[in-house]
Amino acid sequence: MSMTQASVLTAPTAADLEPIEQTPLRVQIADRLRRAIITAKLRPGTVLVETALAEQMNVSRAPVREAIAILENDGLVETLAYKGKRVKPLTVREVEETWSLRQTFEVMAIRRILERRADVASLWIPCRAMRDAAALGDREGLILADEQFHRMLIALSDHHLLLQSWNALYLRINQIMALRNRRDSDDLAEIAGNHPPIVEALQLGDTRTAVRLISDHTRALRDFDPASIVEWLG
Amino acid sequence: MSMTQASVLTAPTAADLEPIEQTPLRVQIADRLRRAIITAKLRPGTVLVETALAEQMNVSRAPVREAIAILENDGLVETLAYKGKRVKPLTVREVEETWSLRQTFEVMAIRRILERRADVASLWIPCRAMRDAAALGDREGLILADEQFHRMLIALSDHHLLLQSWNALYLRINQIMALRNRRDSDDLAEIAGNHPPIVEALQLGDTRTAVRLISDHTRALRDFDPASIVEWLG
DNA sequence: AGGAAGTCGATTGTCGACAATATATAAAAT
DNA sequence: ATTTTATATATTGTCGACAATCGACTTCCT
Repeated sequence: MSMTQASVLTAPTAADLEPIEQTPLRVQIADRLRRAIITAKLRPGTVLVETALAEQMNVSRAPVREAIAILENDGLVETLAYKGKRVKPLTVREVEETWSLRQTFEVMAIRRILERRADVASLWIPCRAMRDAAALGDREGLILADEQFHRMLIALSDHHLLLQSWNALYLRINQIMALRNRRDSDDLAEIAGNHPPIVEALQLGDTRTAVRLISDHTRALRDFDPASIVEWLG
Repeated sequence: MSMTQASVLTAPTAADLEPIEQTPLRVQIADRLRRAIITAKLRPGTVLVETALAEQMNVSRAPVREAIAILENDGLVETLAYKGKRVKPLTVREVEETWSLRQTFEVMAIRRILERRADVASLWIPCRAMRDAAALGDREGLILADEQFHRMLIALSDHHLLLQSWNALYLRINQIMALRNRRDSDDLAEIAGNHPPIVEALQLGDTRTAVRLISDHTRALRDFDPASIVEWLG
């Protein structure tokens, strides 16, 4: 084997040959289904039939089955033996609980960040993104930057398990947000403006203020009419 | 069909015919494996081979596979594509994080219980059980009653999602406790004695004291030498 | 007509076999 | 001797088929 060929392998020049994605089918399928669920393309209560999905995606039932199992772990799907599988219905109670748990998680993160005096300057990045998105009326972009802000906040607390739990919870938050009736009355600028004070309080080491702000923040977001979400109570 | 036969069906007399258990194989297998893991019969790092397990339990690979997927959801097992599956190794960090998250959960439960003025009298039951077990030197019984106490505490907060998260977390706590070196130096009576003050504080509506006690409690339990747990770091 | 038993269709549960992949080992070439 | 290539083996990934179960509908008997 000559050196030139070796160099090609280690440093492709012209046509950059990216590694082809080699994720298991079950993961690809799970990702697709998850995406469909948290964007409300598959609404709560929708029954999932393995054979139908398998045929639709042109694969066998096995990976579909495993994908559904993954979503079950995510808490997005439930299985009733010999009965069927369906997107887990949402109750008002679950929405409430999701938000209160989220609040607990974020308060925990805040406390840890302050205890360890972590550098939170990176939080300004999503803050700026939110401000810009709000200025452009880009609702989608604002939502994304908001998620990035909060995920970053959790990550800064340097607690793997917390981040993991938060991620799982945030799946449902995404779902709920996609489900709830769009209210253009939402003031994007106000949402964006809520975040910088949190970063400031963190940089000042003001635990009390930071906790209060994050609590108010999640509480405010919770007060979307839950009734609009629960039209499919089977 | 005569009436006598019908009556037999509705009201079995002598040989009480209980409903036969009809849980899917995957669940039975998952339960067994989970039990083996949280009792440290299967130690962290142990590789799980589907074919071997299937043969050993005299079933096909499919339900074994699904059972392992369930345990993966529980966070007890990890899968590396085309590499293998193994009981998730434990790091000191994970042990620390498990306990800190537990503390957060229990503090949240305490706060909710006090906010809603829930009746916590039922907590005296496991308290008594712990006292009795301690008196008899029954370490096993004390551990069980302790778990019952804490699960009951979470349940009293009336928060499904929290209870669910706590249950998942407690799996790992069981595993860790089974793994750590038994120290007979533990004062059973002291452990049992730690709990009644919590109930008293709750009944008095003393939030500050209750939170402090539960925090001390979980903190104390965390201080088992983590080094003894991490002898299998692959 | 009413109720029990049987039948049918749909869906999940389980199985055995084959394909794809990764690791380790051995062989071969320079 | 070292690196490359080939091979072997173990394990997971995927597939198609069959069995078990459920629900609704039909049929039959009284």
